[in-house]
Amino acid sequence: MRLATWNVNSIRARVARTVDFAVRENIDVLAMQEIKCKPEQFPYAPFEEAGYEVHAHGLNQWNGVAIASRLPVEDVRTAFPGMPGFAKGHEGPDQPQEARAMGATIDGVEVWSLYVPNGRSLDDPHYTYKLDWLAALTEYTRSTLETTPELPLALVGDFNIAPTDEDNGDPTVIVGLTTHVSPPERHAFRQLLAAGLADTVRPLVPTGFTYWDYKQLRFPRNEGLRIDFVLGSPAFADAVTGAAIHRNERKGEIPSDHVPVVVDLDLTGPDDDDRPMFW
DNA sequence: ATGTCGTAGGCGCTACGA
Repeated sequence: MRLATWNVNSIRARVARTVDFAVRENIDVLAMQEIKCKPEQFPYAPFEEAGYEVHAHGLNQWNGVAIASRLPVEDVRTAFPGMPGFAKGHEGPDQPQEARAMGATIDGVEVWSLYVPNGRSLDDPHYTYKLDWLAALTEYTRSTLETTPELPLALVGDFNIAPTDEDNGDPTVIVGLTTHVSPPERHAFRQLLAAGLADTVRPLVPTGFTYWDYKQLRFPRNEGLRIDFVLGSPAFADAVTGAAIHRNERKGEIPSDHVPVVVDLDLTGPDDDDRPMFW
C-alpha cells in the first residue's frame, strides 16, 4: 500500500492538481486536510474517474478532512473518542467538535486523517484547545494500543508542530513567541509518540520541510516548517519500506502551502520471509 | 507592508482563519 497525507488548503481550488498527483504517484490511500468544504460540495467526480472512493467530513468553510482510497474502506469515523470541541467566544465544556479527524480501516490499517488545531497564539484559547486536543488523541492512541497492540495504526496529517529546531526554518517562528515550536506543544508531540507511535518518515527522509508560508518568499528562501507527519504503531512502522516528501508540489500553479508526505507499506508481514522453502 | 492565500457574504469590498 502507498499512503499519502496532504493538507490541500481547499480541495475545490486544487482538485485537478490533487488527483493528478495521486494518479501520477500511484497513491492507494490519500488522507487530506483543510478541504474547506462540506461533503456535498466535495468534487467527487475527478477522484471517482481516477478509481478512488472518497469519504469527506466538513462542517463549513474551515478545516475539513477526507480520505480517498482505491482500496475498500471500512469503519469510517469523524472523530476519535474524547476529541474536544471549540467555538470562539464559547469557552468551557460541551463545545461543538470541529471537522479535524477522519478514521477508517483500509486493508487492515486503521488510518486517521488529522488536522491538529493551529493554536493561533500562545495566549489564545485556541492554543489551550490545541494542547487538549493532542492530549485526547494521545489517550486514544494509548488505550487503542493497550487493547490491540498488534494493530497497524497510522496517525497522519498536519500536526501544526515542528517537533525539533531542525524542523523550523521560518525566522518568524520563534520559541517563546509563537505557536508550533513552544515547549508545551513539543512536549505534547513527544507524549503522542510515547503512547506507542513512531515518525515513520524521518528515518528515511531525515531533513526537509512540508510547509512554507505563502507570505514573504518563504518557499524561494526555503524557510519552511516540518509539521506534516505519518506516525505509526509498531505493526505499521515495521511495514514501512519507503518514504518521500514531495517538495516539488509547492511549485507551479496555485500550490497548497503544504506538500504531500508519502509512505510505502509492505503489509504481508515478516512471516512470509521466514516461511520455509519446503512449505 | 500584516508583504499571501481561500471562503463567505453578497457585489467591491471586509472579516476571518491560517
